[in-house]
Amino acid sequence: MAISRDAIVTAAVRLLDEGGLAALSLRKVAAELGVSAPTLYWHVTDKRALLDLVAERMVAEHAPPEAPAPGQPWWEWLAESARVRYRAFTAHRDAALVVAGNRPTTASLDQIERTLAVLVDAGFTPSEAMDAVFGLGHYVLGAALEYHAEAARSATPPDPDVLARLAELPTLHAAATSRTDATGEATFETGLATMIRGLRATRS
Amino acid sequence: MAISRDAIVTAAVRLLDEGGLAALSLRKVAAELGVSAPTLYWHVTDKRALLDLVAERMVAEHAPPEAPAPGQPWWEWLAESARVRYRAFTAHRDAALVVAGNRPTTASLDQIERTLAVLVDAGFTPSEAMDAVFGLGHYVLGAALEYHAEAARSATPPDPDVLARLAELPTLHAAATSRTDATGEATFETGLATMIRGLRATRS
DNA sequence: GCGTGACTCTAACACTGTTAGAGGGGGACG
DNA sequence: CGTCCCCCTCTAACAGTGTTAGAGTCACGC
Repeated sequence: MAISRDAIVTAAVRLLDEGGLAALSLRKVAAELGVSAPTLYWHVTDKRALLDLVAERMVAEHAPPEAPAPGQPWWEWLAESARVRYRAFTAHRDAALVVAGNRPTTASLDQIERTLAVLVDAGFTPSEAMDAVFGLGHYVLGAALEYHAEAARSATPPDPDVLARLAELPTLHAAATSRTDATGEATFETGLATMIRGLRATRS
Repeated sequence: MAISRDAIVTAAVRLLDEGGLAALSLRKVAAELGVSAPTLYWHVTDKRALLDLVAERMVAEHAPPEAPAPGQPWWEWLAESARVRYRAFTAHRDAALVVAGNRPTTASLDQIERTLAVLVDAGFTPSEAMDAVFGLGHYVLGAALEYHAEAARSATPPDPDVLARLAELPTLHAAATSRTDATGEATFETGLATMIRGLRATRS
């Protein structure tokens, strides 16, 4: 019974969810499929190539709307599209890391093209639109990366030195206690809002 | 002749510059110091701990100004401080990756406190200031990460499929040809500018 | 019947982080 | 002067990693 490349990718994603990028080894992927490790090399050229496929799969799972809804302003559509990408980057463990090292695929190029077209339609020059896409992309990537890093950090107990220092710093302490309920998603949203606000301000 | 922890860190940084994070192995660090690998474990508990030290060193090499110059508006100071951090993240190969996985040190807490104090002084609430710091931090991190990823990508020839598709997409093609001279630093600057603009707009 | 290709296997290599445990070597103390 | 102890380094080894070489199996087309 032949093993498909898709099956390898889904096994890799499952392993990624369980133990993160560090726990994703070819031997484990192979074991999950009841196959020996070198067999994978017949279906996939490299581990790097496998990670590329994993990234592509994870991004494809969350597709943003192709164009603004009728009457929807460009900035709302842009924000929604950033939200979807953020979701794609946080849905699976270490997803941001995997996608970050990835080379662009034709599919991702198509998506960029669609975004650029919408922005140019809204009055951006192509170069300005590119800057907007890059800027927003960097923000989303950084936020997602920090999301995963925070998740990994909270697995180990915090350094007592750091805790002690935190109590000594007044502004930081005030901020920390006044936002104990702040989820990662909420701070992502406010950051996204200021980014969008900046883009709109640039546009006028 | 005893080997110091600092010497280990500088050797690690040098190795990082040469071959990136993937080429940073304890055995190579040890070899660089004329010592066997397990010896390092007497000075450093872990590879993770060594990376923490490396991150601390790299961040400490670029210290932002502690407070705005007299008469300097808060947003200019904030932008300059983001620039310095971006420089720290891009000065050494894969620096952003190393710092991202890092746990906060007391030194980094102090720096955050200073930034928060300046912003609160400018009229932000502590929570708003925190949001600003996080938002800007995510942007800088993402931009630096993409900087390194791009550097790694350009080492291997681009996929011909992707090149072909790029020529087919009109807006993307127009943007790419109109900004052949755009450096990574320039796109970082324009993204930073829109982020700062957004923060100023929020503030009024 | 027979080959040919798709697919999988075992064996092995060079490497990784990490632990166990055995010294060497110099300063402190009797 | 001897001796003890602690800082620092060593060798040997383990389990696991990505990856290659090469042999083998099985089904399908001629």
